[in-house]
Amino acid sequence: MRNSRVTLKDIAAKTGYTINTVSRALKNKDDISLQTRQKIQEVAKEMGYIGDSIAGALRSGHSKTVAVILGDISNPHFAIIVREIETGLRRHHYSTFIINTDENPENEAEAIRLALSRMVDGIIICPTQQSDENLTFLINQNIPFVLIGRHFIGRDDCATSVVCDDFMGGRLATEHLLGLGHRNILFLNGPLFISSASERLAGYKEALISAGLAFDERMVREVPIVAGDCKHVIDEVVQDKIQFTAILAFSDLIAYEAMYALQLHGFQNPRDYAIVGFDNIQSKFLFPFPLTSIGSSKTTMARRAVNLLLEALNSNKPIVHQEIVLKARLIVRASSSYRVDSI
DNA sequence: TTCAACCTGTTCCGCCTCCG
DNA sequence: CGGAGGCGGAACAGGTTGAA
Repeated sequence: MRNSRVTLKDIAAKTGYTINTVSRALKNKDDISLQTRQKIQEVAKEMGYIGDSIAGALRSGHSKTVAVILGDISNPHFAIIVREIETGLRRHHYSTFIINTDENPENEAEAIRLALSRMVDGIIICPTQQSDENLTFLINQNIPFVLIGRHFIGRDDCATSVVCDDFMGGRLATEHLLGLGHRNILFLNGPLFISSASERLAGYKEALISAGLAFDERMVREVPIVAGDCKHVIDEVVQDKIQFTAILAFSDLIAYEAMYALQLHGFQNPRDYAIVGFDNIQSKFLFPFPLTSIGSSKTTMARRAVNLLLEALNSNKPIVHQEIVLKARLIVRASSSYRVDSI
């Protein structure tokens, strides 16, 4: 059954031109005279015409839409990145289709299928990484995609990625705390199948070893990276009587949750311990807790991802995959002002 | 169960007109 | 006569629907 929506056919009937001419006039094609274009555009406006982009995509094979698939859009880090991506894509007349996976590989597989079924032209994805099954599926679909924030170690030849220098980030953060006299640094890390978690851990170890300290695996605790699940890890740490004077957190969000959970056990920052997060979300949001953090420019990360994807979309040549590694920076704030040698 | 028709907009190709 | 501009015809994309 036909709905009441105005189509090219209606405009063609009203103006006396064919559907073809109407379509091209509305696209402002220069093989249609300016006078005809203006007339058709005027009638289309009067009739309230809104193009059917799905029909257009069906024929042209391009929807001018990019899917952005992320693990947890409630994390401000991702929210900032999404905003930058959306702005960048809009500048090039692409719309953005955001899908959240909750860091669940099954949701991720469904998200990819949904994006493909909507005929998106490309995908920017922060992969869940529990396996490389979804990566393989993406590669086999032959659709341009860019990994953001994480990469598949050993498979950089088949996927383009934009990441932060996580190894250096882990090292910088740990060296900062060591420099403040801390020797017992608790690392609330993400699951190790995530590239950023394994590389930050490598940086953490490297800093300890360079300082002549032994790596103690009891000081590394795995925290689920979806927001709101850090408290029980802190409860365990307190229960196990783990001695620490400083904390390195996998993300700022985990750092905030840890600070909250520790407060319930009577620990106050910065009075009782120093803490360093990751992502530097305070570069864009104002929080009442000045958190020392490792960051790389989220704007640069998003722009590079968008540009790499657009290059792939606009190029007829096979994609040359590359890994872009952005420099990690330490931003010192009051949360790490506690020094061990000050007591 | 099969298959044609349909939906809507785009693209390729070609025709007609006009002008120099 | 030839080239350029302006426009139209037909094919087509892939999923859905309904008739045979």
